[in-house]
Amino acid sequence: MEIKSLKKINDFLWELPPLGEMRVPGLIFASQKLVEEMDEKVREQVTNVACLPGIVHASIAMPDAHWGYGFPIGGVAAFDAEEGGIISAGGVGFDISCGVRTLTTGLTRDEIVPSLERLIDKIFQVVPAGVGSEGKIRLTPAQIDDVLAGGAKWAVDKGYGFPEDLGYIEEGGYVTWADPKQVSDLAKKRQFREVGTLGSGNHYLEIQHVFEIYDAEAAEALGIKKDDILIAIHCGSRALGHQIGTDYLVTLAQASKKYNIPIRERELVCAPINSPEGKRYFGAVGAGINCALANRQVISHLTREAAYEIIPQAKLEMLFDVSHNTCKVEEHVVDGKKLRLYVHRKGSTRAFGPGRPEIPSRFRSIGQPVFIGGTMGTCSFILVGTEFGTEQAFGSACHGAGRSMSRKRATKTWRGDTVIKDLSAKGIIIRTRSYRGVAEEAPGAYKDVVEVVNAAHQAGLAKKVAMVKPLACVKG
DNA sequence: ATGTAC
Repeated sequence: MEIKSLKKINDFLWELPPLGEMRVPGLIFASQKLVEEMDEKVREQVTNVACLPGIVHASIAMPDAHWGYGFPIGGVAAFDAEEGGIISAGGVGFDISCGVRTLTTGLTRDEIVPSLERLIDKIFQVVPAGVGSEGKIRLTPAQIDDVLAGGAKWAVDKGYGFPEDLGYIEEGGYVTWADPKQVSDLAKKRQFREVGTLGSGNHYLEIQHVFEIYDAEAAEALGIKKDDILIAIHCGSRALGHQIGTDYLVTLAQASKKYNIPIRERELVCAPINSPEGKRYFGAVGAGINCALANRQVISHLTREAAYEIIPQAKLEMLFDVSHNTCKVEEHVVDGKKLRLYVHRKGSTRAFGPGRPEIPSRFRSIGQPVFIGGTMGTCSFILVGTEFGTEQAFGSACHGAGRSMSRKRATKTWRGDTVIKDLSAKGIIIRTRSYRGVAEEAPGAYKDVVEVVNAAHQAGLAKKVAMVKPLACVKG
């Protein structure tokens, strides 16, 4: 991106002044280097989003922003229904409520190393992973509606996990406004056998060790210490979320015409929040969110069973579960006014600062935990949200390293088996059913997660608490 | 991301 097209606010904040049809400015939170490396398309998309009806404060891009479908991936935008605000599938993404859940294990690195290979093999055996992977759970149409209405609470009620898990999931494990009736039969049918499966692409289950602590007070509040073993689960709403996106792209294209909303890019189609189409899509998004939360809950249960079989003294407990492809209603203060807003976060994780009532009471004074997943070979980060981020970015932070190379080019550059060998030489075990998937997800196909996270930290969006490194990983 | 190009 041409740096001279931007107004520098400070070293980690760049503004696109509100010109032409833009209703609000664009704000890009990133270092100069990351901004320069960003595709021009990000500027274009941030601008397009800034032109949408009812947007408030700013059209925002995170340090890991890259070109996406309508909205940039790493984009945040909030809309006021009372001011004609819209809801857009391009602002949520296809993998609705894709996110990261992290479990503590009560084990240290030394305790797990002798059993590591057996543990990852067991997890690989019991957690279905890969394209089209199916779980043991078979659901009927009525039962899938229960999943879509109940989320992780449905899973706990069915015996997958414990009621106390729910307090450490956003929204207590399920959103109440989910409306399974707004999800097509096809979307439901595609999910009948996929509840509790990891999926493919950048989804993974990783055994990690805490490598470095940056903020001792926050780490203590989160209950993590150097050398602790954590398990991170990154997955979303599988085929169901994808099908909701596909279905509503058609609905919202028609709605954009019906309500005369000027669309600057075809993928930015949307409907007024208060229109029947907008309400239907929002209800479907809620169902997608609950589907993803149920998935991660079932996978956690399978992981617990595997871990207890291999290492009986392990104790897998919820640290937190945070989604990074959502649209949710939240209260925010904009220009001194309290507003109820529809916040779109696409490839952007919620990162509420201290004091927000949505944060579990145990963490409320330090801010919401945020998980930033790196790549197979690199590290991941645990952060907490800040007041500044809550005021300036609706309480949002980046979600990962962000791709720097297309999947196609990655498969031409690397071979899956050599990537696995290289990682093995670094002491990282990979289990997968797809060498091609591993090539697509080669560490070299991603931006430097350290730089992205440092930018988020220095921009003030979230505060670094710990860095974790992978020991073993099941790739979808 | 995705029954990896209905």
